[in-house]
Amino acid sequence: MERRPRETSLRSRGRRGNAEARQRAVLDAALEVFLAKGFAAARLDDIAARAGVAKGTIYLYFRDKEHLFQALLREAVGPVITRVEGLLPSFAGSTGDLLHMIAELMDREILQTRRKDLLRLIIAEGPRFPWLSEFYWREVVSRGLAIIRAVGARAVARGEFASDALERFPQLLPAPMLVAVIWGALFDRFDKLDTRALLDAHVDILVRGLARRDS
Amino acid sequence: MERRPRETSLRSRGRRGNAEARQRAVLDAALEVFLAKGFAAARLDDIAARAGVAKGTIYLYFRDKEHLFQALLREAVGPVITRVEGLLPSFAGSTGDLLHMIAELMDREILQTRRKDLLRLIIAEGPRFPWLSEFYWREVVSRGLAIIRAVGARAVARGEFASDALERFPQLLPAPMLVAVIWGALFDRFDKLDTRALLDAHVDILVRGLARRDS
DNA sequence: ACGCTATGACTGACTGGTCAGTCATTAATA
DNA sequence: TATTAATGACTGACCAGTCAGTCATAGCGT
Repeated sequence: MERRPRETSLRSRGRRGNAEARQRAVLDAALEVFLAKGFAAARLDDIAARAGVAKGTIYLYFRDKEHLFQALLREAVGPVITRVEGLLPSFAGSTGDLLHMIAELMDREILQTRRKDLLRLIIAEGPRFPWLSEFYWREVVSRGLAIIRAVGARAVARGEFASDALERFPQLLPAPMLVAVIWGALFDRFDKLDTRALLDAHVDILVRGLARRDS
Repeated sequence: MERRPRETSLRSRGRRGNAEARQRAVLDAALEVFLAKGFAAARLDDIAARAGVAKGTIYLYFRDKEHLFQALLREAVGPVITRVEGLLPSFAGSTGDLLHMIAELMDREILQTRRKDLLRLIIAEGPRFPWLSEFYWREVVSRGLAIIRAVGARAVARGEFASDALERFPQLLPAPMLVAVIWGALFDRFDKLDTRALLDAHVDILVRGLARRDS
């Protein structure tokens, strides 16, 4: 019927040795499409089209839709938490400063990037795909909570906090970040939310609420 | 081929005058199936089977899948917030007691019921179904935030709170409830979470963090 | 009282459309 | 020419929504 364009960037050019570039293109395209549609509703035809590749090509590099999504998560999510883990031991300032730094990090590295959408996707699709929540628990959540517990213990040890509530409920620290993620996805068009200010207000309340009476 | 059972509770018995009972059966079945599968993945065939009704019958009572889900939400979600709105004006105690009461209510009426799953469903499906987030914003979120702002203003007026942070960021109060919802759906099998204790710990921190220095 | 017919609630096979994954074919490289 | 990456038409499964037909009941006429 019609001649397909034969010289598109990736298509059919430099056939050997481009395996890596093609895999990259597929992963990038998959990120876009999964974020826009969710895991279940994302269409592999769309991903292929956006990557400038035929659908069959995807199956040369990834077993199936699920493995493609896992590969995506692994490379997007792993590095961040590892960086944060490295940050903590060397920090010398007050717990208040430390928590504000973490809040700033949450805002800059998650809420202001595509990672917030990935986080939302995990929240949305996790319940129906147990491998997803299991992956996220292992790679991120358990490690994140350990960091927060360490911060709480450090604050108590330094005599800054009177309460061990942060060790018992480390979930309290990231709570407003989750609210911000959900807010951005559902209600931002009705009422804008200053996420950075929200996180800082929360940290202030936390520090003041957990602090010893004196000072 | 085979005789369908002719005397099942609803089917073919009391053909006239059972409209209400059938609608109830469909709504109950729809709740179960939507919670189990999510909005997009729920199958009307399943809902019909569970309601003991033919698929076509659903369309006698509801225009389509979307309107069925809306009807469900309306009856499950509306009454609660209305009840809470009625509670506030008559409350005479301290803000701490008021907030603990609200926390208890969140736990008992949402986290301990199916409503938590409905809330999760709205978080999960809202971004891809704007009518959903619009509905929830109008019926619940905007009204809930107004209540919280009123509580914050009352606390400042009574001289209990030094800060107006709760009025500026009312989202901070329900934040741990959302965490609990997400936790229950994704991570409970790895690490149980005492939601009631979490909410109480949060309220304590909030009250202490916002309070005036004296007392 | 009793049969008979009109009504409309209810049914479920069917349609049209969607999409993950396959595989016979094509064509670029060595 | 032989090898193998890449392609995309195709298959089989799925499902929302439709509609021609069924049948329990109401109520009319006798």
